[in-house]
Amino acid sequence: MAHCQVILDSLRARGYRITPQREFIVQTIAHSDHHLSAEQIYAEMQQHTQATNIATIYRTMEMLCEEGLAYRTDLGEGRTGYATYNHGPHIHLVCRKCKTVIDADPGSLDLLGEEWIAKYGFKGDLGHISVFGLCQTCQG
Amino acid sequence: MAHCQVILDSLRARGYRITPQREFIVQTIAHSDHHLSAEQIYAEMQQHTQATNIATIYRTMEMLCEEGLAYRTDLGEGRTGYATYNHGPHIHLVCRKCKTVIDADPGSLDLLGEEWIAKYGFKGDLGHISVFGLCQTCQG
DNA sequence: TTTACTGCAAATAATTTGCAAAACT
DNA sequence: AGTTTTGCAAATTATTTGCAGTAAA
Repeated sequence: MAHCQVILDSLRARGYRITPQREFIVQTIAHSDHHLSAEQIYAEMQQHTQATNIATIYRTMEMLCEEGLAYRTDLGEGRTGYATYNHGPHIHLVCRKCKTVIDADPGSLDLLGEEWIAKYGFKGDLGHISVFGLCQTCQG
Repeated sequence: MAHCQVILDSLRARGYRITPQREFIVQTIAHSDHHLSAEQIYAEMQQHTQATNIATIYRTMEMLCEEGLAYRTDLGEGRTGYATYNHGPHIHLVCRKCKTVIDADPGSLDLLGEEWIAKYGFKGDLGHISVFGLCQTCQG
């Protein structure tokens, strides 16, 4: 079954109502291969229907995050990105100049994560960490 | 020489004027062992003088960051922390529940950093990364 | 029909900016 | 004196919320 259908069925099963708005939002983030901001989802939606409002995007994303069907990631400078849970674990390398986001392999991060648990009892969300810096083209 | 004096002299040498406001701000962050938000610096300052304004804090911190004498760190959810450069490299483990920040050892992060440079040409600011998660007390 | 969901507009919160007055050098 | 800084208030940006109307179920 398609990823977005799984999410929609999941919501239905939990007693949420499936509105055209929610359907569109879920499809949009489920089919995107990168994180989208509320504004981006809104813009995408406006191209297809005028029955939209940015408040609905925020409310829907909040709900999806609470249900564990999506997650929110802090891309720095107040920019927030959303993605569905199937967007697997990775590190966001965010260029502080051109804002490009590279999705990097988590690599040996797990080891560090284990260390934090052992040392501080801190359980980090290693699934979607953002690291700021400069991408190749902006290093000139 | 005291850390804050170094910064102040540095500024003077670069042609900046040393106002009481700037002096206080620099002292405050230089003497703090953790990151401070603009609001926190402002509150601290208000207890000592009424010649303050939060806009001045923002402008001063912006200037210090540009001069490389301080840095800004994103603590998530739109919260920004400031510290002076001598606040050495470390990872911020930010509890998403109680907002406590644990300063962790950078550990093996350098290796990951090298990997990003080799693989993507991305040069990360490894000095002050934030990782969100749950601290020991909030895991219950 | 019931009650969750949406749109709208107003409310927050954090940060930025224009401008005239104040104050370093 | 000359120019940088400050304070204040208004502007911005991202997000949240109250409320009445709309529409899933």
